[in-house]
Amino acid sequence: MNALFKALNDPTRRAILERLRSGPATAGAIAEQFQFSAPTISHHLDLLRQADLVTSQKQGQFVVYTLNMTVFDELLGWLYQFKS
Amino acid sequence: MNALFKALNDPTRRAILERLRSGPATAGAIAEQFQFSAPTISHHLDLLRQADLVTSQKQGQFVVYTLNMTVFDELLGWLYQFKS
DNA sequence: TCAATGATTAGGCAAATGTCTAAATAAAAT
DNA sequence: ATTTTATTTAGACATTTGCCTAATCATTGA
Repeated sequence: MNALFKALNDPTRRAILERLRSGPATAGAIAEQFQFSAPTISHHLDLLRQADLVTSQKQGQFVVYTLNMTVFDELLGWLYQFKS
Repeated sequence: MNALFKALNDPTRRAILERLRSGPATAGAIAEQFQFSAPTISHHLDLLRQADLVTSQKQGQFVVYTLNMTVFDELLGWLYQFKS
């Protein structure tokens, strides 16, 4: 829960999630969309993975990141207690 | 959106929201539940108010905080784009 | 009017965060 | 074999965060 909110508390990381909504992408392809250095994006991806918001698979020299939507259920559950 | 995620990214602030689920409370009553100083809780309440997650009304020398659930709709909307 | 109570503001400090460059690792291409 | 490409790791640095105590503001009560 902590890692989840922490991961979501950054506009770049949220933008990465939105990018992955249209399908998996390599670290490099993701980094291209932003003005930050590759190491910075790599770090953001690491935090997203720690929160289980994304998964990564190594494919040759590339690393492909995929959105993991199942974690959102946890967040929805937390929000649900405030409804009504 | 930024203020919202920022406000939620702290266990104490999330606990305050859960506390307010059972009804409005004064700053002092809220602070009693935690081991932090009154100024610290006051600061947390300020961040929650900046995110519009709570509202405050002054009643005499007390300040009553009330949960504002309408903001959660914004969050649900953001989450919804990831569903399916 | 003066003291007490509830709450916030101000200022300081250590830890966490987000960024960078340089260096390391690993796979692919020459 | 060596070089190039993709990515991560390491380390540094400025900013932000979360906490504290002391001081201030505002309302109530003696």
